[in-house]
Amino acid sequence: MAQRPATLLHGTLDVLILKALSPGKCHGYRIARWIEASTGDVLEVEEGSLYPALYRMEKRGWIEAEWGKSEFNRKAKFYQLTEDGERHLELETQRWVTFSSAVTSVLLTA
Amino acid sequence: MAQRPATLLHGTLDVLILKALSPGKCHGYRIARWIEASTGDVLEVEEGSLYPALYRMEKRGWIEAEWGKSEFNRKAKFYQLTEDGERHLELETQRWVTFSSAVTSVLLTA
DNA sequence: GTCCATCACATAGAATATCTATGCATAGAG
DNA sequence: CTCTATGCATAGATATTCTATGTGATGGAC
Repeated sequence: MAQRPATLLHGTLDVLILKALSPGKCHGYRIARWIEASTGDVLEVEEGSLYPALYRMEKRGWIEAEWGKSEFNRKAKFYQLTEDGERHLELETQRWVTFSSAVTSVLLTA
Repeated sequence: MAQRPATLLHGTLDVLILKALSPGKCHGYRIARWIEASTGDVLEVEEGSLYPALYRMEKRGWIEAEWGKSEFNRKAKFYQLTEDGERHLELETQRWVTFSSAVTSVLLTA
């Protein structure tokens, strides 16, 4: 059996996308690669998870889209955070820290 | 708006149940209260999440059940870890640490 | 000039986990 | 006798993610 790059996003995809967008505009494909790279391939972002997540988030008003050209000269949809999105990023980051440290603490206590 | 006790289990319920059982036998209702208490009510375990999870895990051979009497003299189903369950607890704990620290690291990097 | 890998978006369908809501039953307190 | 806390159970809805597939363009290899 090959070593799977460990996907398992359970519920963190949205906040990771928001974080990927916090430095500025970025297109979908690149967001996915960024998440994978910046987690050292601990996470893998499937396209079937990515694009539905982007639509969801645009619908909720956290991000906005516009078409443009990628760094490889291809058509690409660039997303950026809205003000609501920035607030949501902060909120969800805080929630994650609270949640994950609670779980970690329970699991690592003898 | 009231402060919700923040449920959001995303995928950690199984490993938390296994951890709850690692000191020894325990019944469902008490497992849920233990998880809530030991996370300082950061997590809330709904019964509609708990019992299906217990069946799932029993079916997978991680835990075993037997009926008994609770500390309040009520009929209760006591669960305990199987050997597979113990192994799974270790594995999933490791996975959680890898996963959560990757996400935390990404989210908290400026 | 043709071929192929990579880039990039898109969506249908299935699987899974969780939540909401409800039901039932019993022990013990008052 | 009634009320609360304890305890198990399940139906149904919702949400997220995964698997699988399709489309097309670009740039480099040959």
